[in-house]
Amino acid sequence: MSRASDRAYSGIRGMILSGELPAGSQLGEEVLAERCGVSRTPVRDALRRLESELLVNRNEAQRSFVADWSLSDVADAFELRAMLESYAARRAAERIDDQTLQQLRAINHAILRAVQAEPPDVIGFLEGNRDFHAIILETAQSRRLAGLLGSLIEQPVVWRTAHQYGRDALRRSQSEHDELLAAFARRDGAWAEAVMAAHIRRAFHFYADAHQGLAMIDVARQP
Amino acid sequence: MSRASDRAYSGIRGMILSGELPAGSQLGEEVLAERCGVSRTPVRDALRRLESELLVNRNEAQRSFVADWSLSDVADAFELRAMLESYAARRAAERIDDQTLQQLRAINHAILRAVQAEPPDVIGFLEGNRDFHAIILETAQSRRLAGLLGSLIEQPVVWRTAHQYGRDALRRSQSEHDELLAAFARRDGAWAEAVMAAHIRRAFHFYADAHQGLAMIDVARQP
DNA sequence: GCAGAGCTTATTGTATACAAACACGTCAGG
DNA sequence: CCTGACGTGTTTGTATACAATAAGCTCTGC
Repeated sequence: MSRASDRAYSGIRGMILSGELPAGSQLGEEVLAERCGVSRTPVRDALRRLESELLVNRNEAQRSFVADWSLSDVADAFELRAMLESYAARRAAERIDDQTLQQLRAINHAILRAVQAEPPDVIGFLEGNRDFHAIILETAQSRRLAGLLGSLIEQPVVWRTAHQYGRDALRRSQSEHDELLAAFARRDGAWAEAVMAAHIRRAFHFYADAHQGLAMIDVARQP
Repeated sequence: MSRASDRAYSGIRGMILSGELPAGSQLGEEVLAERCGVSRTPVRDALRRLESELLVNRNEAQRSFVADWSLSDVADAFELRAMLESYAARRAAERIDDQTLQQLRAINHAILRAVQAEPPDVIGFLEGNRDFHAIILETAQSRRLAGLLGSLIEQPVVWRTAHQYGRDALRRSQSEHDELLAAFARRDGAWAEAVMAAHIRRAFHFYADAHQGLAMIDVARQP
């Protein structure tokens, strides 16, 4: 996309995902424009995009804020994601070709290496994970489905909490990918669907457990 | 929302839904601005919104066009809608209060009157139908779910094809709402979910049949 | 001391001018 | 006649100025 508009989008998005802009803080167009080195016009564009991805909320007076996610919001998103992404897995299993299957195997192998590193390479894990799911979504061949899921995958809180996951949790996730690959290899849509549903739901409980720990740390930090 | 931006949005949206702007036609910002009586800025805003609702496509050069929906696109949207809206029905059944239930009954009674009118009042049917589903979605109490479904419900082709439906088809739809109400009255989430899934899938086949007829008419009209 | 009206200021919405990118048509060369 | 490069015109992107609106504050009256 266009340069300035893109810089604004990825700039703001990065600030939100990294936590530099904390949840609930107001997003003034002027301030953001200055920080991104562009004018307000592309910033407004970016805010609209981020709003459609639910990373940004607007109040009745059209002022923008960083969305804050309650645990029930996150649970909601995971529930929907489980439903849609398991549907994607079913479609992918029915459409996948051998080359794509090999590609997924390679990615999951890379994830395994990240998990087994000392200490575990969480960034590498997350990136591999993202690619793995992205390829499945692409293989499902439904533009609409891709659009819907797009707004569900990026969850700042979840992303940041990932660093709390232990090696076992990461390993579990990786081995569930293996089972998914087995279902793909057999072109068994129902199997893939079931495995993916379990995979996402487990991921939610990983998050919920780790988040509880984080929340307690946050509380302890209060002055 | 703001006045000019809103006028542009509903103006363009209306032109698309009514077929005034046929599928595939280019949407020049300047032209639309003039037709809506606003400047390009709110038009750009509106186009972005419509793009996120998939009523508008943009090519690689950032030019906007009215989205054209193949039958398989529509099938795709219905499939996703069936999944999400039956989930909404389940949640609604588990959360609905007596007052809302009464409200839904009243709406469905109005739909019945529209169906029984001579000739059948298709506009009234569609409006009642929209309200009925909107209230269920609201009762489901999931902002995310509402957001996802928002982009699936408005399908220009489907809307326009509705006038091809016969009285039997409309009546069938209305009586399925009755069954949904029965499930709501019992707070039976699973029942509501199943009825809704069947309801949406039947609606798709109504559309597909009527559309086939329409498509043939269109072909016959070609010079 | 509290409530509310009115002013002040901050923030967003809109219009417009200009810059950049792209599509299309034209013309020259083979 | 075909091909490709170039220039022109159209379309979108960006910046900026100004208008409208909402929030916050003060000051007044009770």
